[in-house]
Amino acid sequence: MPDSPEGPVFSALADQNRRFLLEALADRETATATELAAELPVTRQAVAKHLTALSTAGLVTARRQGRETLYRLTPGPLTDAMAWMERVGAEWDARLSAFREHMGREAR
Amino acid sequence: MPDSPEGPVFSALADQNRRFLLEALADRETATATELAAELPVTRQAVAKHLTALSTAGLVTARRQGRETLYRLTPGPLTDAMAWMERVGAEWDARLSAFREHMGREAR
DNA sequence: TTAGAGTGCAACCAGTTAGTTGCGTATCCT
DNA sequence: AGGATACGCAACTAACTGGTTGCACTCTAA
Repeated sequence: MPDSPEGPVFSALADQNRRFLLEALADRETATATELAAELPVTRQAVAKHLTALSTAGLVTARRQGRETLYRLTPGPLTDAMAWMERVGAEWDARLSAFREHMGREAR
Repeated sequence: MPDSPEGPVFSALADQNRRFLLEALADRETATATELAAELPVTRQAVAKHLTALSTAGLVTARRQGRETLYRLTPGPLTDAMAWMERVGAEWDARLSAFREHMGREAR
């Protein structure tokens, strides 16, 4: 039973500020920590920490260019996390439809 | 911009034990806290707390029957959370394909 | 060359969280 | 009735988390 890799992704998505950062990066191609911090009520360092967390989860990549570091979205892990949810939901659906069939009527 | 309701769902999914509980409930139709605790290296009370968290996130419903409480999966909120991820991923994809077109060649 | 902009690192703080133990209560079964 | 089973609540602990401030370093531009 390998520890599932989508844990960090869900942890990253659990924070509202981090979700905001992802949305901001989705529009913007690239952005720096100070740029993003201007749109949030927290300090630049807090944003930098969040970006590190997102990077650890694989949702973002950082590239240093001159004196600024550019962050870019990497939505790949989102797909993996969605796959997990879809799997659980599908198993439940299969089990549910079997139950409905067994009951012979709609259960909802 | 109302605070997004998928936050609690992602928080709930962030914990490996809670993900395990969801998977177990996906196979099993219903289960009790003590049943589920037998398959995890933590106490019954810890599992009960996790189930409360899942219930708060709307992923599980509890129904007391006699001396035991049965927990059942409610995968609805999963769909909402997936919708959020899909939206961010899609925005990024749109932005990326525009970028590729602007570059005139494959960017990956 | 020097001022300023942008970053990273470290220490620290307060609140949350995952886990435990202990205990009281309700229900089932003989 | 009375033991066993399943539960909920409360207190407590250790670790993690989101946030801050302070400071040193690097790059850019006048």
